[in-house]
Amino acid sequence: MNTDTKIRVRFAPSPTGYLHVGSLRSALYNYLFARKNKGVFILKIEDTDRKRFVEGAVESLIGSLDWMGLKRDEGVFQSVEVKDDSEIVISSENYPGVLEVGKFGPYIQSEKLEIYKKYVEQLVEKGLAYYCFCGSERLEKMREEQISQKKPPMYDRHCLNKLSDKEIMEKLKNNEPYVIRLKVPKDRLIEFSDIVRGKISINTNTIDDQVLMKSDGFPTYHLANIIDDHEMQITHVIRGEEWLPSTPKHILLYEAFGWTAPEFAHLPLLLSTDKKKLSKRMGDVAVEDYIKNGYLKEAIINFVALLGWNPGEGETQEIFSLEELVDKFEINKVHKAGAVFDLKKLDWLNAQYIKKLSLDELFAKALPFLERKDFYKDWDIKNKDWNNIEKEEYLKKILAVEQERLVKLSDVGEENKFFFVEGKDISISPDEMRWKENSNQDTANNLNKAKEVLESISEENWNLQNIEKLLLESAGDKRGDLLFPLRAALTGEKRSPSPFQVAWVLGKQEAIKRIGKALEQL
RNA sequence: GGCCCUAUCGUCUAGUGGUUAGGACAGCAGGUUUUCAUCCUGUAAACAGGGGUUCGAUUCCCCUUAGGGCUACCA
Repeated sequence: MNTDTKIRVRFAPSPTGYLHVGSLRSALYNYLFARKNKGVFILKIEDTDRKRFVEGAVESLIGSLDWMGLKRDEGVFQSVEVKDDSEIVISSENYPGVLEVGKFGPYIQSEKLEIYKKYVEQLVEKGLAYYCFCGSERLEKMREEQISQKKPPMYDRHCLNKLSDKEIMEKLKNNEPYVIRLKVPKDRLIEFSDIVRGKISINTNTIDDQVLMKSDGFPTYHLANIIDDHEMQITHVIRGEEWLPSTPKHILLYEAFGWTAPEFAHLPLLLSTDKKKLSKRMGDVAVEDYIKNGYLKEAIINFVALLGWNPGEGETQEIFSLEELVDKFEINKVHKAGAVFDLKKLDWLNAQYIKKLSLDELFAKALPFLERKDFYKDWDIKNKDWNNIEKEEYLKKILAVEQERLVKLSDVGEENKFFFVEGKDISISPDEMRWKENSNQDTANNLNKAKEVLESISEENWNLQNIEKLLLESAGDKRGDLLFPLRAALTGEKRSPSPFQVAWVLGKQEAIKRIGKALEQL
């Protein structure tokens, strides 16, 4: 690799669904590698499989990538700020609203069918690829026989060996459906050096005559991928380990075209808890689901970055911003072994990031989650006479209390629904208010005492510091006797934030009302 | 079945030809605290097995075992 060549990498998802967390990690490593080396990060779309195409997937993929903040320099965008006039921006033919930016486009494979055809025909002319007219029926039968004879299933080269040029011409003239296959040379050892795995070698005798062009005129991954990467001047191919066994095919293809192959780095797979390749069956794999479930992008990126990579050398830091990751990332420190995707650590990271948010940020992020909840909707309707500022103030107080307790944004309010109901709807038994061996009379006395303290605080002085200070003074060394029943009376719950915090959020009137209600139970 | 890849605590991982094999999450036990959570402290927990090479291997090599991936007109 020439060091003065600008590094160019790409993320190349296929639009068969939402962005998978494993794909996100591939995208992230490509991004980090590009940024670290002042290179170019490209997004291209591999939509050559019409059967698996999912409507809206291209847009969703772009959306998830944008949400994650993985900015591209080139390729496919949904909206773009044009930096200078020399930049080429075209609208996608096949996806309305999608833009393609850069001089190596199209960046969408379904838009370059003619290009692939042109290239693959060169290969046929050179005798390095050949037409095949075998139908799926024949191929299936052939494979069954091979398997029953314990032979590896491989194409038998029927159309290469048994068909004359004349017959081929005839079939083509009659518009018989065909595919084009790569003529894989026999008895050769393909060796290459993978950046994360080191030397890999595979004998070509184990490689099938790969289909390059399908009968519907679309290229297969193998063909399209090589042509794109060559045309886009990709220098490093960073992709999942599932591609490792087909890399020799790709090298053969580069060779057949007379092109220099890029460097390869195959990333270890992300595994589910049963150590299988992470799949839909094992819960959420779509980045979108994590967003929906209240994870922050910073936490997701941090977590995913550390699955299969670590800065090493005694580094004990666990929390990294995207900028820090760019700074520390080194592709050759990527692991070889697969990594199990364990939600517990993601939860911990997410909680750490939530704690670091400013109250305004937390409010902005948490509100959409709150608005989806029934208890919030009910509360919102009941308090429609509140103006927005009052509401925001109240909600921010709740969030200030909840911030250090939240694991996910979606948890907002869930443990503290008593903030969203009226005092009259809270019921609590004397037993639930009882502190240790106290009698009901003790509980009542203490509640009355707390009530007096709170009544003594003016509305202007109603703040957390005063409430806490005065209540603690009143409690003396018997804190539980006073505070436990108060907390229970205010919340109606066995567990909750401190009575100071709850009283502060509820406000003087509501707090006193709730104590009154609790006293009636005794 | 064939080919390829991989192997340090339950999980993510650091690390070295000689270390008390380190950290984080989760677990457990304490502490702070009115409950819960946070926070703090402590604790348990790993080099898959067998051969080599070597004065010495967790580290280098080989084999075994286990796991994974690929084996499509899917990517």
